[in-house]
Amino acid sequence: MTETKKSAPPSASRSAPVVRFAPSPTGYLHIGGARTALFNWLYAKGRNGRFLLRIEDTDRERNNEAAVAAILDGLKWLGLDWEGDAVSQFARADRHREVANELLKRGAAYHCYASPAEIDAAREAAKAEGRPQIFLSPWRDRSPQDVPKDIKPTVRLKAPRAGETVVADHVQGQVTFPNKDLDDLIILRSDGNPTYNLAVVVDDHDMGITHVVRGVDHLTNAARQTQIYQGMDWQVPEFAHVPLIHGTDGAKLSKRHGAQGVEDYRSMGYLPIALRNYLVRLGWSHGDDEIISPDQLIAWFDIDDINKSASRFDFKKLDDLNGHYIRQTANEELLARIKSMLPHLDFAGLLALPLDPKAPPRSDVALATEIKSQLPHIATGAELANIFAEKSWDKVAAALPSLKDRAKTLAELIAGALFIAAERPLKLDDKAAKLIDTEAKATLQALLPRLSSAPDWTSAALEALVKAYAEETGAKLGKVAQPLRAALTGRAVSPPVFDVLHVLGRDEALSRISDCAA
RNA sequence: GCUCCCUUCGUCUAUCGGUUAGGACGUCAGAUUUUCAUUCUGAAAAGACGGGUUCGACUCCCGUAGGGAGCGCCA
Repeated sequence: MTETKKSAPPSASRSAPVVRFAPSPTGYLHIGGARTALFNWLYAKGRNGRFLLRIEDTDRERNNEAAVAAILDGLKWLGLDWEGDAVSQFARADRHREVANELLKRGAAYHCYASPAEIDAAREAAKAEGRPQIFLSPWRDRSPQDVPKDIKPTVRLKAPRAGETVVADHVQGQVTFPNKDLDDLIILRSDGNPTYNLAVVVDDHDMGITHVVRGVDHLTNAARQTQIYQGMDWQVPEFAHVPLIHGTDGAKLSKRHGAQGVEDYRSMGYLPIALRNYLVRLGWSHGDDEIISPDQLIAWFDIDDINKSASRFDFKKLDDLNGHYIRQTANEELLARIKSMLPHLDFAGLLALPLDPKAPPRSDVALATEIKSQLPHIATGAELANIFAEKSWDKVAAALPSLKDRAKTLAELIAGALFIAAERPLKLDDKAAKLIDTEAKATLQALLPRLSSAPDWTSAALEALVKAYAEETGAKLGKVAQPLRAALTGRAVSPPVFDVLHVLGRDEALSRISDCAA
């Protein structure tokens, strides 16, 4: 039985697609998996379809509640909502066995009594001779009489030996596999449990999946699964095998490239909308469009437009997008996000992360480092949140307009707001300390009475006041502003000093200045 | 080793036989500026290589090189 489809991707049915994301519970949502989920979700959303979730948990050793929860969490955070409850593949083992028996009954599968040792030996021999390492079971055509009684058999699919199996793929095009290179895959283990490929086919069929969108690492599985569909006379779904995401060096994304789980991206302070925008542009594009709104994404996305080649993950571009979205986001929402993010930050833990020195720097780790130097007694985000609450969240809110222009991530935003949480007397860093020389002290001294009698404590009024002072004394504005900045924030770099003055409030600002003026 | 896939600026990409090969990030230079950013302007920067096909190839075909994925009673 040879399936040859000449036209590349099959003509899409007009009815709404049903797609699924089917991760195995590894303990976190991999960033590549997140993109796959996003592609599925966008495809369904744009076509009035359904996006389902299935957990491939047939490997009981790997499965646990927490691992599943981490994946659901990641999806929710990204804003990818699925329909109904996540299906547990493990729970459906009986149905998988039922289908295996049906295949047996139809003569599309058979019992194989070959031992693992026998199979290994055959593979070794094939390898030595340079042949494809496939195992051709001698039990394929034996009559039932001569079966050994004491051996528990596996069930193998009786795959076609001649011809070819074609995967008509929306991304990869028409990919042809000669059937002689595909062996009779085991669908039921000797202990009676279904294998992955069987389970996937049965589940996808039963769930009514019309489009299987997943990583290219499953491309050969698609051929094998096609043979199972054919054995059952089921309709083969449409396929889209998307390329993998690589690290900056072109190799498969791994630990040494840094963040792998979406939880890491949340911790660094990337916005879901920015991460989605970035991820979707990896392997897919819509002309020259870079910033694409969620609605446009849904309207424009199509699996037929996905590229075949793998792409490298680029934090610089993600940073740029995230910075853009931070600037677009309303201050109230940013504040809410900061508040909900802080309790999840463990600065001590971040500092202890075993990071590869060549991995791109993480803004959450940078924040932890900054806190260690400025507020050494603080170990967690919850403690930092308490301090912000003490000093008043209003100050943080007031600082946001000038802070958001300067941050690529929420972690950087928080780092920028640290001057609010600082305790007097401030610890100046080296560059700030250098700014406070004798001349600067005199300037601060001279400024103090003027500031304390300022009628209006607003950025604009304070700016006018300080500028007037600079003009009177003939000093360059920088000569006045820089010492002020150092005294107020302990740093040589900060948001505009007049905003800082305003945010801090008159009392705190004057106190910090006089701390340095002496 | 075998099977399959990929190859345009450093990176993500546009181009779907005829373009000064476009955009974005990054880089560099400049403008704005109290620092740093934001914003704006400009610059450098690409069709892996070799053969065909064609009046014409980044685009089609073949080969080479490089890269990736898959080859389990894992998923």
